[in-house]
Amino acid sequence: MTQAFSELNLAEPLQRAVAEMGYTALTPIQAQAIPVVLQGRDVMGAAQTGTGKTAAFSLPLLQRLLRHANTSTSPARHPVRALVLLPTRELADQVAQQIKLYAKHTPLRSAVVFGGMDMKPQVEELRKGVEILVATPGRLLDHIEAKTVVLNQVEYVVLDEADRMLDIGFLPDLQRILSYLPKQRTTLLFSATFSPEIKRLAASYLQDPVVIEVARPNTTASTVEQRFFRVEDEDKRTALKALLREHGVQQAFVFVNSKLGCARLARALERDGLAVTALHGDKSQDERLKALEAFKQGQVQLLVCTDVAARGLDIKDVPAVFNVDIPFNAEDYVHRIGRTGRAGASGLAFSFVTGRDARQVAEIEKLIGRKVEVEPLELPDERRARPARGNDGQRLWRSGEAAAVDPAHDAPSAAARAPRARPARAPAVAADPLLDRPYQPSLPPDVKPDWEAAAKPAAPKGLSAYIRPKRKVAALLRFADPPSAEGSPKASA
DNA sequence: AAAAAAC
Repeated sequence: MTQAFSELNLAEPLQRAVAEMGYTALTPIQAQAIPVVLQGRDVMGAAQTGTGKTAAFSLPLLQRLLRHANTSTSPARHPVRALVLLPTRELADQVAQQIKLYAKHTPLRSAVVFGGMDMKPQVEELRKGVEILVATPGRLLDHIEAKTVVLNQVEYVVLDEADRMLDIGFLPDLQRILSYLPKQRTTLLFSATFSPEIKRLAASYLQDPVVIEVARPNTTASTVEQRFFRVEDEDKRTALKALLREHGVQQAFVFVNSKLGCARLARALERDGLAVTALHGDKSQDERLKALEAFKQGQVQLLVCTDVAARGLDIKDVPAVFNVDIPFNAEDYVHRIGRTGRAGASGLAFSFVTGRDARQVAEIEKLIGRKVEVEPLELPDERRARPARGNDGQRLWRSGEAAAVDPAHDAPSAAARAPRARPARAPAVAADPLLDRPYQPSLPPDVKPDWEAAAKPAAPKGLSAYIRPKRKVAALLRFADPPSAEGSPKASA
């Protein structure tokens, strides 16, 4: 039985905002989490992607804050009382916008801070006083150190995409931030994926938490059709275009594993005449926000992206996700394909599997609890149309192919030898600093790569695999031996 | 193996 927002006894300004946004029925995670957050309990919440986790924590949070809301205009009367942390800038932006809408009719103020943007406007907004601060970790630490924000009155902390926030790359920053907060506080963790190790770690940050799991965690929406195709690297772009055509895909997220690969694929597709934009961490923040906006507005068909776009981004009606590269972590697979099939819609999730990907596919199978069948893919014969690539994207024709184009002549015809006019529809592509830079050999010319060392078996998986920079060690020690862990440490055994 | 997050 689905419950309605109107049954929640939310304050009138919140009810009104929700109604204006057109929400009526509660999703399962909302129905379960909202009452618990309203009680002020700590929560660890796991629910499938695209089921409204943001509303599940924001609405009850705002309701709690409203109990002592201050209508005075004095900044001192508006300390930061709730902190929402996210792993990417775009996600922080999105969640902040959503919270602003929910809080629209209340006196509560919110702000968002993330990197890649001017400090000044952020400082200005913080100075006026905000109850709810949405942030990415790095920039928040900047503000803390610049003393442009004070967090000693924080009552609520939300870690959205919590498993990512607790992973090794974020943990040191996260712990430093948490060290500035009052010990007495409510902590809320939400994600679609929680590995057992992260779950244990997460528990050490929570006090007597209520654990909410709607459906089995780590699962994908049943409305998303997942297929895996055997495709070798050199055929990936052809395969992508063929599948787009075959399934009449209007719009899609196209995920790759590296920033360079992202820039390259985007440019190649652009040269093929497709409406494409790229989103990755080496772009300026301005470019990142513009790329996302163009995709949202439907001005481009494809968003070629790295895992910066894997989590949380809520864009309505994107019918397909392509994993041109299989993600390194099975968790990221679940998040990536969660960009489609949102709010009960249907979606396609197509992944390209090369010979190297067997292990990753096995891990995905294990995580989603389903056998994966890798299908062969019939590729259109594009040999005649596929030019060899010159060093600056110039189209050159292999002599064999040129002959095939013009079989009446023994030698390539004058037309085949002449430089081809670029087809009218192929747009001039913008310069990309990631691609258009002087060639830099990765090793000095006199240094030979040490293949033997490179081929040595990987270090056994465990904490040691993660320990690199010294500054992370302190954080890792806590990771290894969380304060609330039961039982005695192994060392004493 | 990569990406993300601060200048």
